[in-house]
Amino acid sequence: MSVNIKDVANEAGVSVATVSRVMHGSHSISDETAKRVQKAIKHLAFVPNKRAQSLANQRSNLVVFATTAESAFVAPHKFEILSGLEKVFSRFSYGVIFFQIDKKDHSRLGSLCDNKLVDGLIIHGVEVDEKLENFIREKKTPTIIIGRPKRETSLSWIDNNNVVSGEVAATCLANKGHQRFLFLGGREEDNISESRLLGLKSVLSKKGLPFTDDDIIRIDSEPLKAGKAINSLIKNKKLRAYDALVIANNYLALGAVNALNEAKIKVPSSLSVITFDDYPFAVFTKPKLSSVSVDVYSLGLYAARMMLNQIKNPSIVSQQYITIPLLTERASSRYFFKR
Amino acid sequence: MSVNIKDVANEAGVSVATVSRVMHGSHSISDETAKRVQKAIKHLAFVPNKRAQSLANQRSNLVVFATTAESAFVAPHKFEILSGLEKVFSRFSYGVIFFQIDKKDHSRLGSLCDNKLVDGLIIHGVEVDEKLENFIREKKTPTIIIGRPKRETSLSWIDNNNVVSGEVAATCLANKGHQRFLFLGGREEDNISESRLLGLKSVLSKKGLPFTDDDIIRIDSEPLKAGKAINSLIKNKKLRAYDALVIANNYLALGAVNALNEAKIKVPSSLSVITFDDYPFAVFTKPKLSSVSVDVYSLGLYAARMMLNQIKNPSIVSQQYITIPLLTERASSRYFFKR
DNA sequence: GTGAAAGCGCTAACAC
DNA sequence: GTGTTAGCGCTTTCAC
Repeated sequence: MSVNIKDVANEAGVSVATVSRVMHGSHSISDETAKRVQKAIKHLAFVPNKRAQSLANQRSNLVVFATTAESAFVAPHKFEILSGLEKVFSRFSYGVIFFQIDKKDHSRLGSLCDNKLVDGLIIHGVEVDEKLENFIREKKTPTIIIGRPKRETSLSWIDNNNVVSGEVAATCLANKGHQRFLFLGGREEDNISESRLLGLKSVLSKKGLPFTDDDIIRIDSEPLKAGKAINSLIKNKKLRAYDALVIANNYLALGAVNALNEAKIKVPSSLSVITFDDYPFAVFTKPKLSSVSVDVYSLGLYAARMMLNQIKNPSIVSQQYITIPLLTERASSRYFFKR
Repeated sequence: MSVNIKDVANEAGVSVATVSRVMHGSHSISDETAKRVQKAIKHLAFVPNKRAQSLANQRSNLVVFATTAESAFVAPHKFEILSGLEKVFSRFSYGVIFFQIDKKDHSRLGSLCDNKLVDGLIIHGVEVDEKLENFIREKKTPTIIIGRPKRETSLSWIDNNNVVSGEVAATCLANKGHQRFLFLGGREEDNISESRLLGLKSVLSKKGLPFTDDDIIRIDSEPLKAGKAINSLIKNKKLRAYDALVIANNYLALGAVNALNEAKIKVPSSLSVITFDDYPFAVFTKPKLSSVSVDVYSLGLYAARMMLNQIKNPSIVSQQYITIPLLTERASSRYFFKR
């Protein structure tokens, strides 16, 4: 059996309460006893038992990051968030449990809250419907949603400001004289894609540039589908109407640019392309992809601090956008159109 | 305060011991009381408190996955492992804590083992030196290393058989008549790269094909460095000696193929290329990359089962390779050289 | 088949 | 400033 607080108390000739006090830096301890206890702790290599602390404290110093099960090859951003979370939480002696849930079925979340395992719940990638919201509120476990929920909610959430990102992308191309924009994005339930679209729309409308629902293509978020979509536009001779292509994410852009190359459509001289997220491969497409990147790692950092706050003060509700999007211009958007 | 075992006992008119027994399906309980207790549990929506269970049981049903801090964009495989781990552990009611450590400084691991927070330790990406090995053995916390350590060790480990992967890649090209192989890989401390090289060597030597240390290029594992390496080979007119290029991983291949394209060297007709890992972008290079892929997600699944075993029986030491590598032939290696 | 009670190792209220 | 002790909520031994 390993050494416990009682052993330390014996060794130092004090009570367990005193040891506990020293451990937590209480002021009402004489320097002399404190030193004696410290010495005993060091001598016996005593480390307080977290399990016992959890029970006595009524908190575990554990939070859970619950997200949908997707491959890291396809959705690296969620693991960037996780890394950001861990970075902060570890500094505050919190552990982060990684937990995969079903997109639809959040029942597994229940046990996490009910059994007092964790002090907080960080949810990502799950649709926040009324059921989930009620569920969360009922549990009263501090909870933060990463990614702004579609519906109005009084839950705490944090998100990158994808609308602003969309604006940045649109502005970049509009300022170069591009006039006819095409948007290639995910399905309507893809919040991120839709937000970026919103930003695009707002800029175009402000600048008086034409843009209707016909200029939007929504597909499943896979590179190959993007390629197909582009090909069919080419076949229908619809693509030639555009001089700017805004693509909702890097993977879609990969497929789209690939298709454009195969069809010998010159980027950017015939069509400028801009996208989002800046994956490492953005430098290896032909031409290199311009993109508006958002720092998801930082999103994790912020979310962690939010959670720490909420654990301290459970009544806090915080809803905020963070991060300044960063525009990285590469070859795919370098072209200037003259009016 | 939430409902506890005592409340259930009261409601059912039995003792807490009986409730506990029912919860764990003890046989020495009359059907009638069992039913009454079940009903009370359901009625009060009782869920046992994990913190208390941890303390009483002397185990937390928590394991930790400790790995080096790298971006998910660059090293998605480690998060695939994590996902695999979680998949299995969650089925057995274990939580997986994600924990980032320094490549060199494993001191943070200490607290994890000493404080009885976790039941097991899964380590990945850290060099297992004598210090770490002693440390682990001293802690007596069940531990598994993912990725075979360089030095001989009596610790449990599990790894993909990268030597076999290397053999598969080499065999593929050798069977097509390629004779002069060039290997582009990571630095010598990159175990994975070295193992794949080993496999390559063994096949070439068996087939009587020439291969010396001069045919090996070791660089930092970054796409841009790979491009530079290729460029300098071209400048020195050394590249033309080869008809086959084996590249230790997908990212290096990305940079290398990019450089080959820019230099107008035809792949595969002038030089066949094969690589490993099969990231999603492998389909979008020009030409598409042939690769030998290894299923890291499964590595996680197996590792989890190993750990579960080791928790049950701590004296087990298991060291094993898993996974059959899968060869995906794409355009970059389609060429046949005639003897 | 069931209950009483002694832990598990720590915290914190209360007493001195 | 320090000690005593009653929890925290569960498991498990031992008695009946």
